[in-house]
Amino acid sequence: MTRVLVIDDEPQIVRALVINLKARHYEVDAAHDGATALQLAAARHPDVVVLDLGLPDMDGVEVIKGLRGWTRVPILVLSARHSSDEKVEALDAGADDYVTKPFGMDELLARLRAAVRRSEPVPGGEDGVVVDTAEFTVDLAAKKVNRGGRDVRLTPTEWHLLEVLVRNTGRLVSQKQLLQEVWGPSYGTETNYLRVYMAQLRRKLEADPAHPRHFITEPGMGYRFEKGEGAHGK
Amino acid sequence: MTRVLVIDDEPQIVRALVINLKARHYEVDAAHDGATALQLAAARHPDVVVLDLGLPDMDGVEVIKGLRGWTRVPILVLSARHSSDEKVEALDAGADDYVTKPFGMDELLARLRAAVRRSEPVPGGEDGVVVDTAEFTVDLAAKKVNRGGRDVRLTPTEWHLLEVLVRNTGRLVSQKQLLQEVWGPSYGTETNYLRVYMAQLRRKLEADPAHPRHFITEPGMGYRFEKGEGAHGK
DNA sequence: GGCGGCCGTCAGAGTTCCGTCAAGGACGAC
DNA sequence: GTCGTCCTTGACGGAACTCTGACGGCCGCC
Repeated sequence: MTRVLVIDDEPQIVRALVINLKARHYEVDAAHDGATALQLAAARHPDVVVLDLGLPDMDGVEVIKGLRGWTRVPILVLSARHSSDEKVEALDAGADDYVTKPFGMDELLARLRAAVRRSEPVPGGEDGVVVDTAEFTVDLAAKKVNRGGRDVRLTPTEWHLLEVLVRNTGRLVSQKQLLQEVWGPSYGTETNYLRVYMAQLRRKLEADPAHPRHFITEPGMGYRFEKGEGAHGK
Repeated sequence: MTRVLVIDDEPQIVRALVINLKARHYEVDAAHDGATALQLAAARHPDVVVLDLGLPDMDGVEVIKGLRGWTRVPILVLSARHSSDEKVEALDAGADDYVTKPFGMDELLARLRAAVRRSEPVPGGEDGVVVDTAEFTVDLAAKKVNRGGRDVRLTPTEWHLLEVLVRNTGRLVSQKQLLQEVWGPSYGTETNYLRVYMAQLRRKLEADPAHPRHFITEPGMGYRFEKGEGAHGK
């Protein structure tokens, strides 16, 4: 299901959007200020963001920049301002689309569909959402990990961490990036969290947690998920 | 250079767009009807398409579908129609954005930039980040070095140093520049650091560390990374 | 030939970083 | 209220990394 984050300080607009989106089977989160929005975005990882520029606590463009610091999620800007400069500024800050109020709900939904559609992976494309290793199998779509024919129970944080690592299979992921993607953009130095949760993952998934073969530590830099032995290319 | 395909049957609009785009260093192709447009798109593979819905030979939505049959190139629709239905139809057919005439050139260009931006691969992604030599392979994105099918483990400082050298392949990098980039701006004379870490890199990566072929010392000046013998271009 | 500058090598000391364990607190289910 | 799950936090031993000094080789210059 597609998850939408709605950010607006006007309750009636939020309500209208929420009703319309839910009727079309979107999952909706709502925030009424920028700080909450950034927090929610980090926690919920929406598939698309609808952002009103006129927020009480911070400039809308700052919200865009805050999001763009760590995610490429589509951002659809709402604004009462018709000025060309405003639009240019928001779009160049990283917004994907700009709709002026008052807006037609049909049009907004169509633009939302367009934004979601193009951020989807190419149909029938690339590597599947299932990653196999010698010891366990990760199904990113089903959010399931199977080991020895038995499903492994992971806590939300454990899963999140695993997901980020698996999506970057083979690549080094810096501790800062991991912290920001899993715990939110305001984190970055709490490496003890990583140590604890990496240990949990290893305990649950590695054959020999003391000598991990899949969750590799790169001291001073970060962690890396490796599928298996042979470095047979992709 | 970014290539734009402009499709419109009104000469003055085409001219205005072409002038503005070329002034901003876009490469521009233009078509006055749908058939030519589809042909040009196939031949030139533009990075973004600007499409007027009112064409003489075919419906604009058909053009969108024709393009979407084989490409995900961003399509920015221009139209004189303000009707919500028109917008929804075009967007759902596969358009990425919809701008109503008359439009502000600044806004159009900003939307164009946004469309191009999000279709770009993630910065620092894909090609250009893998450097091959006879003995080893450096993947700058994954922060990985492979030698003889086996991953080589590098410490953070070793990586940093290697990275600076590889990003300047073939060029001489002064000792001061290396020290400042790796150890920070307040360094510049501690050449002993360089000697130690350069030795580590050679030991880990060179076939014969005593006679380096890739990490070349330029006495009194700095160091240079070379890919290999044969000066076969990239 | 002696000397000094520059570089490569090596090994040890000091520091940072990581894995592990365990306890405390927040939160929701019952 | 009570329980269980999960997240956070602190402490500690050990591993990994960085820094440092010493030594020797090479080369050009006096």
